[in-house]
Amino acid sequence: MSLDEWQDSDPDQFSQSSNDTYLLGFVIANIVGLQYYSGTISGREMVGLVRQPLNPYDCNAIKVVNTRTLQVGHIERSVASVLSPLIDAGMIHVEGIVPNSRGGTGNRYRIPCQVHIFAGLDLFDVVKDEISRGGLQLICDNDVSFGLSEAVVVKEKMDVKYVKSVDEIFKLVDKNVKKKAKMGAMDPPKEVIKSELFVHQKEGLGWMVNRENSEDLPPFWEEKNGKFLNVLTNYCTDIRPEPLRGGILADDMGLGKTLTLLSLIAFDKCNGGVSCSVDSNSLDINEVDEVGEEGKESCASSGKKRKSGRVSKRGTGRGKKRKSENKSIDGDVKRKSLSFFDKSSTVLCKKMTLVVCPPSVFSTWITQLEEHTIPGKLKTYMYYGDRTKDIEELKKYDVVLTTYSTLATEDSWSDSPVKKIEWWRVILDEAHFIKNANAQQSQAVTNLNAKRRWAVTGTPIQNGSADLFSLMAFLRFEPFTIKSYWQRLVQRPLTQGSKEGLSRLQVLMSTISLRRTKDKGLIGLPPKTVETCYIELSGEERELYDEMERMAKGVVQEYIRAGSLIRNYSTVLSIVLRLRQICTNLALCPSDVRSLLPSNNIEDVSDNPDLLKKLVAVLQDGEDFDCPICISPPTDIVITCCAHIFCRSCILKTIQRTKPCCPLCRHPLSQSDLFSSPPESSDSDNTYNSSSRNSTSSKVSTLLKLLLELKNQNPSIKSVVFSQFRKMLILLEEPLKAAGFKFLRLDGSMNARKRAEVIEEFQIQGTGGPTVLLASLKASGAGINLTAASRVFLLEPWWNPAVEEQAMDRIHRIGQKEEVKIVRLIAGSSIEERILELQERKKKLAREAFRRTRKDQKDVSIDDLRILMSL
DNA sequence: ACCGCCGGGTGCC
DNA sequence: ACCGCCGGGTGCC
Repeated sequence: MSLDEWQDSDPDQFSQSSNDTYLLGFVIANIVGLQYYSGTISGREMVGLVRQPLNPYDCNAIKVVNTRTLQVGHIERSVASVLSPLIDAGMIHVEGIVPNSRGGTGNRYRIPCQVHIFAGLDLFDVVKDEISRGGLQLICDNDVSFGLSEAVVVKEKMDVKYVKSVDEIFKLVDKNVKKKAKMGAMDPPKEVIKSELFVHQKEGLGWMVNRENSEDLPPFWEEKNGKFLNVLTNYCTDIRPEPLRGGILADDMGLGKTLTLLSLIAFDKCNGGVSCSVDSNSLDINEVDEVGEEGKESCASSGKKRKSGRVSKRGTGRGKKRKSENKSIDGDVKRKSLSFFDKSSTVLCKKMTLVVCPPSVFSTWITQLEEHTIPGKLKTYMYYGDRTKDIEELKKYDVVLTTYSTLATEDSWSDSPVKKIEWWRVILDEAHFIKNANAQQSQAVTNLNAKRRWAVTGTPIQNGSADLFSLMAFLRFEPFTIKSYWQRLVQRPLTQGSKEGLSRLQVLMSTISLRRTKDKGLIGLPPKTVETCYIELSGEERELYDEMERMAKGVVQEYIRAGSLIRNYSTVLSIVLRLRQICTNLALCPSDVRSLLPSNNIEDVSDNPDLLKKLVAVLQDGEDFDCPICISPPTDIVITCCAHIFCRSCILKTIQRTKPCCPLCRHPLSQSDLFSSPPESSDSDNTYNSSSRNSTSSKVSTLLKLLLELKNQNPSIKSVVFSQFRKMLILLEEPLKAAGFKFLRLDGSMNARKRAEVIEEFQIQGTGGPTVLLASLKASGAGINLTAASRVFLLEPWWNPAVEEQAMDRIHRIGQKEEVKIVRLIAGSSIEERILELQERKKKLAREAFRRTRKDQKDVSIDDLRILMSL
């Protein structure tokens, strides 16, 4: 199958989470070199252990950092040399705890530290060996079997007892929303934003403005007698932690997040204060800079920041005094900002916002800008990695739009302007694109230099809490920017089902995120109905389908029996794909449908001219040639490297034996020694060509019937037809044209410009306007607005129900005036019906988001396939 | 003395 | 670092 089909069919199919790991024990190691670093440890405290493979003195170096991500020292060389190879091999991960800070034997230069070692159960023994071979003493439970059984118990607990739902995580949040947001509803500045906001958008705006300007301590910090304590790590400091200026905007899709964000940005354009009208262009850039500097124990980057002296009073020596000033920062800042009001004359630096989004959302930003802002007020630049753009030129703009992949590519450039600019604000749109799995993109956005950081996503914990780490890192939410802190304090408690994990996540999300759901009638959308229309396959379709399904079942069953399902996943998925294609339209399948069946791994003989010649010779010679195994005319001919010919299924069975060899000449055989006959040469087999030429199908005719009924009813009503197969959309054009429809097509092959054009044209009302939009879901990603339509036809059920939801949301969203009717076309008694079943299960799983460990995913996959194949 | 011993310089990775 | 380690200075009793 093509890559496109592949991605269309299920985006999340291959995401893998890491194996579960358990505490093996710990070793004692000194943290050395304390005298060289500013990071401190004040009591019993967790520390972060960070590998430094590029350390010039020792490639095994492990850096030790405290809760504030400040370096404390290093793990002593002798221990690091044993642990680092294991860490780098992915066999273990380590976490540090300093048990008693400097009581007892401690001194100014080194502190003993417990290094807790975690590994998969299967690696316990080998890791233990390596550690003792390295001369380290591992402290752990002596009884291995006890350790194991305990681990199992923990796992069961997680599976059964403490599974919590996404909604539960946000329960607390909801309460806070009512309290906080209601009280802080704000209007955007009229001189920039011309649209009226919905109430919930005003509240969202108020919340965001408040978060950007709040001086509150970040979650989990407490002030005690002028000192600041992190209650999770027990880190204590005199220096006030910086407030977290930003957070996660997690409103449901379709609540108008982009407009809310534009409103937030709009404030930067009018006056310095958010709600005040004093005319000073950008006063609080200084205010925040100073806090930022002083809030940090180190300010390594300050030297690099804006070379030009005009920018601020930075670098004038103030930084040196910071420690003594900490207590009064609050008051200090206020006084300072007042003084800046007075000298409102100096334009220091423009407040620039960088918006990072997937390419599909680009057009949303552009259209929303056009729709809601007064022309010319927010100057916007689309940045695709233009090396020739220098900083000064970019600074002419208020908003720079770019994509995740642009950033990831540029992360290696030292002179990338986006990296050099000190952004006033960075917004990650569709922030769930940032996952642990995509280290490069996560790293790139995390490295961005910005005062205010926002992650925007409708599905904040879609992939379980594991991916939240990437967001925490991006938000620079200390100490969670260090993975082991996150692991230890949130992720592991959560997966192991402790209440602490859940409550921490709740506290976290309630403070830094805002989520409203659409179902609460926030925006008074007209109702949406979903109905399912079952379609009976034609005789020919049914015949082929049943045959394919029978064969597919056999294959999958065999894989399951042999325990090789996961290994052959791609083969299985391509089979499943073919079945789905038959349900929609035979023409989607290659003419030689069945050659795809039993094994993808058999190479096409076309690439092997010698064997091809022999095969052709045999086929031409013997009219009555039989497969030597089943002694019948062969089906699905396969030729071996020793040039003997069999049925595909016969020879596959044969080579599954212990010592596979050719039944005729005893030549040893493996699957790579088999070659299938090329589609053209096996034309005896091509009974489906007739149907392939026919571009219509049972489903297509049903769709046409429904569209025509609709047209008779109301000729101006617009429909969107979604399919995951681009070819299907193209195949629909002919019959639609014949039936007199004016239609448009939107698919993944179009660039952003073209897509925007199509969407715009679709809006055209009146008799000449198009009434049908053929859309591939991939091209209709989040953000695209198709509210001109009020009917939706889903040609196939989507593997993942969230994707279907998203499709419907393109139509059922703000701006929709009509009742929305959605029709799903489902081929009866087919894999499609079972996909619906699967969707129900997935929805249930999504509600229990944190249940998804690797093991579960695997099981679900096998279960999925059992359901799909009704096995 | 191709040693032992002394005492100063020095100190993460 | 009230340590260990290194390397230079030194050398009977």
